[in-house]
Amino acid sequence: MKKEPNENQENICPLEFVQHVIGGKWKISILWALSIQTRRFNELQRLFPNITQAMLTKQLRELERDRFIRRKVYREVPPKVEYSLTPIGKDFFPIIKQMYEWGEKNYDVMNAQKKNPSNKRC
Amino acid sequence: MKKEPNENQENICPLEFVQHVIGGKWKISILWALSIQTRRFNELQRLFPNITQAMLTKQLRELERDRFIRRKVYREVPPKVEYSLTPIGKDFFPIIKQMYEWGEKNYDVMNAQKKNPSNKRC
DNA sequence: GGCAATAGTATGATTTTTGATAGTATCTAT
DNA sequence: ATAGATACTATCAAAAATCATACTATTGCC
Repeated sequence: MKKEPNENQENICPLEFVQHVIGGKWKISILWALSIQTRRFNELQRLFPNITQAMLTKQLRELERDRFIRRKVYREVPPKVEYSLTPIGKDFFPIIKQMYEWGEKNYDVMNAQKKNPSNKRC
Repeated sequence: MKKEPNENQENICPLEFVQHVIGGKWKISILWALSIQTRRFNELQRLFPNITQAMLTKQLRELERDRFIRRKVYREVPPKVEYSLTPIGKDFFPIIKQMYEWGEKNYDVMNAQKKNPSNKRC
């Protein structure tokens, strides 16, 4: 039998839920990108050149399933699909923003104490 | 060569940093538990009966490395080690709290639209 | 029909994360 | 010297996430 984490710790469950829906390597970045503006599939690929097409599709499908984003297909040539945030997705944005700000503030602090600060990528 | 996600998207980098330091299945829950009070190793094990000892140790070491928590050893018998939040860890807490609140608010909303609401665990 | 452009799917391999289990270290009271 | 309590550490296995690559679908225009 596969165990669930934490089955008798009710007060932590909402956190597990959040981790479940925004887990993975790309979802937060995708939500961030969509919070700035509606984007096409291609555009997201260009923004994240290191995500594979299959993975991008998978993440978008999951975000759609969890009602963070909306997928709108235009029956045109060439094909066009637009992704945008739903109200639930927008409601989540303040959290991402806070994470961004915390990250910005603490990235340098943490790296300043390491040997080779030139490793900095951003 | 292993690619890094997103190497030319500077404005998303702080988010990647945050994901890196709080990623994994247990860190947020551990931080939540420590935000309530300082805890001993044993206590954390009891709180999260489904995390293995090895994994708990690993997560605690990483949180310590990233300066979220402080590890204090008491030279006593039986051995006693206490874990508590550092200022950086405390600074992160509002984010966790917001995640908790968002999760609480949206868990039901999402599950209400599924077939079997009795699956609810919390 | 054939091509070009966008947005995917499918499949199998590789990497990363997590788990299970057993063993170690420390100290003290008996 | 041994046992008992806490806090680990080591090793290998299993599961999950991600990747690389190739293939498919849709549509309008030539």
